[in-house]
Amino acid sequence: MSDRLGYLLKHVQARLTEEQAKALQPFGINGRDLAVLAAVASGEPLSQLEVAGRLRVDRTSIGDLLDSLEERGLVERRRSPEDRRRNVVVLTNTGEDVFADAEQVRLEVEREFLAPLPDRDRFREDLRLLLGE
Amino acid sequence: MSDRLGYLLKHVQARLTEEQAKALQPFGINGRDLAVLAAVASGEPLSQLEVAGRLRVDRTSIGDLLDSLEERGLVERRRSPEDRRRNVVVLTNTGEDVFADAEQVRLEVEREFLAPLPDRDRFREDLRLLLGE
DNA sequence: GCTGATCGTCAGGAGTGCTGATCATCAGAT
DNA sequence: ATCTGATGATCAGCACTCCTGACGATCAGC
Repeated sequence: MSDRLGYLLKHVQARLTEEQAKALQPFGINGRDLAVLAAVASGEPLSQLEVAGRLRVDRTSIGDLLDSLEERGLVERRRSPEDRRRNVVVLTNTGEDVFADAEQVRLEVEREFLAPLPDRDRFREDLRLLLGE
Repeated sequence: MSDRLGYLLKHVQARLTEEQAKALQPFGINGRDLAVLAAVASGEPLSQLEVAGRLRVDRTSIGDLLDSLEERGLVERRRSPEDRRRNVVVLTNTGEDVFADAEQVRLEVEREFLAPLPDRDRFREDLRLLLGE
């Protein structure tokens, strides 16, 4: 069974999700939330659609994700003055703090997760190659 | 963004699922169905719970999967004579044929999918290491 | 023959991802 | 100026997947 690519990828992904959720629990967020924070944190303020684009998630999904992050006071949505259709998303002060700390935890989780491999960077590079990015 | 392990794994897995679904469409099954067929096909007849165990899926999920495969005439469930609590799952003749053909398609899909990598076996082996199997 | 465990089924909830419709807003053409 | 088509965000709703808890049937051991 364990030579089927689908099986392997599915369960590896599931296990990582689980590890991340456990480790991020103190922050009240999960791995996906953290990815959203990271996208919002990087550089200039983005519209919701730009955030969705970076994460490769659906336009409606990002709305729900931001709802939940906004409820917890980690991000804020503001109408863009230049284009009043756009919601510019920024981190709150709390969001900045949570992001900085949680990101450290993520790095540690990934390190431990990849520990069984002889070459962790190579694995990551393989994944990038498969995505063509 | 593309250095986050969660992002990479999620989308690599999604892409494989998509490719498999496309390629298996002529057989009316998807990658998960095929994995069930493979588990059922391998060796002696298994109970539903044994099938679930091999695939690492929930006991209730395997029920639904088998329902759908049985409707399409690919598997049959029979009460085990030795233990009448158990449903022994076997392939029908049609199931055998579909499995044999679809399995070839799966191998070809995986080959193409992993084509961008310098060493495909190594990637698979990495995944196995991460699962500890 | 009882008791506790196991197998399969069912109802239902949670999470995720997407489609289509709608409203507000913008940009370009007239 | 105004009209038209496109865009950003939101909403309702559907589909898929996974899991929990309860249940009936059956088994094994006392």
